[in-house]
Amino acid sequence: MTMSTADLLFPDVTRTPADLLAEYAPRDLPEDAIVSRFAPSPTGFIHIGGIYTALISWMLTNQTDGVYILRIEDTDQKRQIEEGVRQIVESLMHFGLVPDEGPYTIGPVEVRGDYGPYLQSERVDIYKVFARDLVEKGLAYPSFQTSEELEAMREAQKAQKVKPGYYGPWAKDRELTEEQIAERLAAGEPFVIRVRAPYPNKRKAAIKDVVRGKMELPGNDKDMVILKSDFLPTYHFAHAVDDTLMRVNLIVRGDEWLSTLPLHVQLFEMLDLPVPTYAHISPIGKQDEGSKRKLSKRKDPEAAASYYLEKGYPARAILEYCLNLINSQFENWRVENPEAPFAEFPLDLSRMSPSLALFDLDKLDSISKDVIATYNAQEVYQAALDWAREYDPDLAAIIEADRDYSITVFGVERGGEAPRKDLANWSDVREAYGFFWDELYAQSIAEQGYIFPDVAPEDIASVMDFIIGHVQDLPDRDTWLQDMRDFSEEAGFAPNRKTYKKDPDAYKGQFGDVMMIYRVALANQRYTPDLYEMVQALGIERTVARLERVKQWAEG
RNA sequence: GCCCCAUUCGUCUAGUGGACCAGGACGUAGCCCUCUCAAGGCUAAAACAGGGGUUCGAAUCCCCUAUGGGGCACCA
Repeated sequence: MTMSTADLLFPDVTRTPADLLAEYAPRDLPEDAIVSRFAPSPTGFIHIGGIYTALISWMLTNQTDGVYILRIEDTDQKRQIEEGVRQIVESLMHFGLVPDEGPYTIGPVEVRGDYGPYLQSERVDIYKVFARDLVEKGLAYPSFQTSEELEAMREAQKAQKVKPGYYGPWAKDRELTEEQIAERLAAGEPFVIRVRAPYPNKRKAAIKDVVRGKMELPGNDKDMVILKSDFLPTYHFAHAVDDTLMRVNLIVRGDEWLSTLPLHVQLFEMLDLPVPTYAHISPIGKQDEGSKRKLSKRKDPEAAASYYLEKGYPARAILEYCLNLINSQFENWRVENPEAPFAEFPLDLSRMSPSLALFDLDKLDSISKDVIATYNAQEVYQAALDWAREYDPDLAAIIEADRDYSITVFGVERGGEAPRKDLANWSDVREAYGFFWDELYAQSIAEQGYIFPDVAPEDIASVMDFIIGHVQDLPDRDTWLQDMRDFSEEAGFAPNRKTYKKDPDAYKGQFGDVMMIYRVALANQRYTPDLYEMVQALGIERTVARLERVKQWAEG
C-alpha cells in the first residue's frame, strides 16, 4: 500500500483544523471588543517602536473590553536569547502595558490564558495540523532545494533580469509526483513545506487596513516557505494560524509587513479562514545627515525603550509622547482633560499618519515637563529616588538620607497654580535641585569656586552681614523683598538696572546684583527657583551656615 | 534591478473640491512680567516636493518625475 504525501510528511498528526477551531472557540466578548497582540522576538531588547505598537494594542483592547495578548515569536532558533522573555515582560510592566494573556510568571504575577501556548516554539503540533491540511488539499508541498541551490537560482534570475524568488517555472519541486516525493523522503533528504501559489496570479489581494483604508495589492505568486526544515513555522504561517486560533481580530504591526500581506491573505483563504483587520503602522525614524531613516537597533542607542528609562523619563511621559505621534489630536485632548488618565483618550487608528514620523526629543522633553509638573513633592521624591537607585546611586543616597528635607526641596514652587517645569527627566535633578543638599553644594564650590557677580568682596561681606541678621526672623514675602530693596539702596546699590546704567560710577551695583549675591551664596548657581522659597526650604540653620561661610570667604 | 507604500512650516501634524493670502503644538526669535531661572502672556519668522492635467474653483482628485521609507530569506 502507498501512503499519501500528507501521511508521509505528518504521520503523527491526528487532529484536523476543525478540531482545533472547536478547541479554541470564539471568545465570549462584546460585539466590538478588540483582541490584539504584541508579538516580539525574545531578544530581550524592546525597541521604542515596540512600546509604540504595544501601546496601541493595549489602549484599544482596554477601551473595548477586549483582550491584549503577549505572544513570543521564537521560531528562529538561531536567535534565542536567554531571559529574553522575562526582560520583555519586565519592560512592558514598567510601562504599565501588562498583557491579559501570555507566557509568563513574574514574582506573584502569573499570566497564562486559555488560548496558548503563547510561545510559538511550543505550538509545533498545531502548525503541523494546518500544514497537513494544505498538503492534503494540494495547496502546499515539500521542497528539497538546498540553500546553495536557491542561491544559484537567485543568481540566474538576476542574470536574466527576472524577479527573484521561488515561483512558477522556477519552483522546481512544484510538480513532483507523489512517488518522487516518497523516494526523496525515504532517502532522508531535508525539506521545507512551501505554499503552492497560483502562477501567474492575476488576482489582486483586497485588504482592510485601518490606517491606510482599503488597499489592493498584487496577489502573491511565490511559493513561500511555511514550515522550515525543523518544522517550525515561518512568521507568515504562524501569523495565520496563531492569530486565528487566538481569535485575534486586529493585527497591529509595522508597515514592513505590507509587502508580504498578499501572502498572508492568501494563506487565510487557503485555510478557509476569515482574514483579520490590519493596522500597519509606520516606523519611528530619526534625522540622519539630512535624510530621514528608521531608528536602527544597531546604530541608534535611542532606539531602545530602555534608553529613555535610563535618562529618567517617566514611563507616562514616553507613552504620552507616543500617543502624540499616533494621534496628534492627543495634545488638544490633554489640554481639555488635564487630569484624565491618558488611557481614556479615544485613540483612532484611522487618523494615524501612514508615513514615517521622526522622534523629537524636544517635544518629549516638553511633554515630560508637563507630566512631571503634575506630580506632587512626594511623587517627585519617590520617582526620582526609584530612578536614582538604579542609575545614580550617589544621588539616591543623598536624597534618601533626609527624606523629609528632600520632599520639602521637591516641593519648592510645586503644587500651586503654576508649578515649575524644570525637570524633563530625573537626570535633571542634580542640576536643578542639587545645591539644596549640602554635599552637592559643597562639591560645586570645590569644583568651580563661588560664582558671584563682579562685586567687591567687602560688599559681598556686608550683604552677608545684613542677610544673616535679617533671615533669623523671616518676615512675610512682600516685607522680605521690600527689606531687601531698602537694604540694597542704603548699601549703595541702584534700585534697578535703568538707574544703574545711567550712572554706573555712582553705585556699587544694582538691586539685582544684591539678590544674585544672595542666590549664589545659597546655591552657588545663577539659576535657581524663587529665593524666598529657597530660604524657607533650606531652613534657617542651613541658610545661616552657608552665609557665614561665604562671609568668611569674602573677608579672607 | 523589480514590487509596494508614502510626501503640508526645522519636527509632529490639522486639512476629506470653495469657509485656507493654510490652523495648532514643540523648537527658534523678540517683547511683557520679573530678584536669576523655569513658567506664563503677547508677537514674529517658518510649509502644501516639482511638473502636467480634471474642474468655474485643488493642499485636497488623476498622471508623470523626484525624494524618502519598506520589501524581494528555511528573520521576524
